[in-house]
Amino acid sequence: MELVQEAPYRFRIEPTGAMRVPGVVFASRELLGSAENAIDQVANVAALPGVVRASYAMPDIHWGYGFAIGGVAATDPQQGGVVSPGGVGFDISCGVRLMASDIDASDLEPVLEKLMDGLDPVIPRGMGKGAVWRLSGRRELTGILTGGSRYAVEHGHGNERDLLRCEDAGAVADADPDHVGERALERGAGQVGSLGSGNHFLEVQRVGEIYDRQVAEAFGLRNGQICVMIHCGSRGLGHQVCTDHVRAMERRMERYGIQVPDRQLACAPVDSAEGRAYLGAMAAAANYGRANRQLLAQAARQVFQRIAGARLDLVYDVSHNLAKLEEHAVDGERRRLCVHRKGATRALPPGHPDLPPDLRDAGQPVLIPGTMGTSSYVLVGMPGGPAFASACHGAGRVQSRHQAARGVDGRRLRATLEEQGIAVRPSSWRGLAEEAPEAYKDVSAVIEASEGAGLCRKVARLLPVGVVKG
DNA sequence: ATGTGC
Repeated sequence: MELVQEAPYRFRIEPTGAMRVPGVVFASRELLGSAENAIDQVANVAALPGVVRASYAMPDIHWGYGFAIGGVAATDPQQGGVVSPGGVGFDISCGVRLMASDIDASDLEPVLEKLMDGLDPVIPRGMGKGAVWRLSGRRELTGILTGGSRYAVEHGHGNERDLLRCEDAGAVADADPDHVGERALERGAGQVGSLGSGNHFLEVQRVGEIYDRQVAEAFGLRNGQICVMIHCGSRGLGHQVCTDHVRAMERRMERYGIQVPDRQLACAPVDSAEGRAYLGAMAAAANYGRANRQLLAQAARQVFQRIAGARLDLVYDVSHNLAKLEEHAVDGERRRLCVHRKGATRALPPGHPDLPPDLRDAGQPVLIPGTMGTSSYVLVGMPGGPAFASACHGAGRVQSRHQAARGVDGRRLRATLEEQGIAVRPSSWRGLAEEAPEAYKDVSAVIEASEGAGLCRKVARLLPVGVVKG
């Protein structure tokens, strides 16, 4: 695949074959080196019906199911535009929540081990079982699917201010639980309020550097402050929703006359029975993911209050796996588009009407989880963002899970991290090894490219203090 | 990511 550099952090794939628009990859040469198969996927996405302007990829691009992880693509429903579950990913509404405490790292230090021991049993994680919330029945699950974080808050898990700081005020509209299948409901019933596994975590962090004092202040962040970051998604429920709707779309594509270069790009017109069914089920799974983060946040708050006498205020909660109907200017014209972000974070610019009043001047917090040994970042959306108000979402893998598990010993990794003063509470040694920092790209290089490409701006760097690993 | 595999 030929990539032509057109700006310092911007590469272009000219449309060839079935491509309807060009591909645009925001990255440095170094970051591109490990993403060859994923670049082919960017070109494949450019062939989707109704795709607008370009098929984009963020600097943390790596290979994924159908779409690359780090992919952004918008389609126009009025021009036969499609929605594709592969453009959202299996972990629907996987995302990040950041809370800021009212204590500094030096205040926490004497009780850190106690705090970690307090979090350990109350943050359910690992494959399969365990959840903060035991549901009374299906009606409660339906409430979560339509109400998201709002439902959790209404039932005593959090406060009204939390909702102001959640994307979509805590719940995606137009969720349709009727299109969430029986199997998905069964899988979801016992996992409400759980981290899961893989790269999911709850981290105690310290603000290590401030890049933009004014915006950091608006976000409630200052140097030395203790924060909590939660990264998790919609567990087995979201996974099953994706599986079910990919199958349903595969069966109908021929009748819609849709051809795609890769079977994994199964899709349906946004304005079709299958498209609407998926979007309704996806929104329901997204709300499950948001309630999940709300419940875990509340569990962490109780431990922080009890052991450190500290309060945790929500900075923001945002998804990086979602498709949304949004208005964007295309060639000077406002159009309603279906924006797929898969491993890409929405990054609204200052002044955007969807921001809460106290963040409107600053812009949307963009939360980027790094890896255990390195750092995470808080960014902010930029005016005139080049990719439908999107930015990167993490470091991006360079080693497969298998590779990492072969090359890293989990116990030794924990010892190394503890030597660096990072407390670790893993759920499995293999899982920990798979998430070793060396399995990922350098998150700082990803951030530098994201900023250099004009996708976002740096606000603060967060350093790990304690890791509760899924 | 995922009761890690048709």
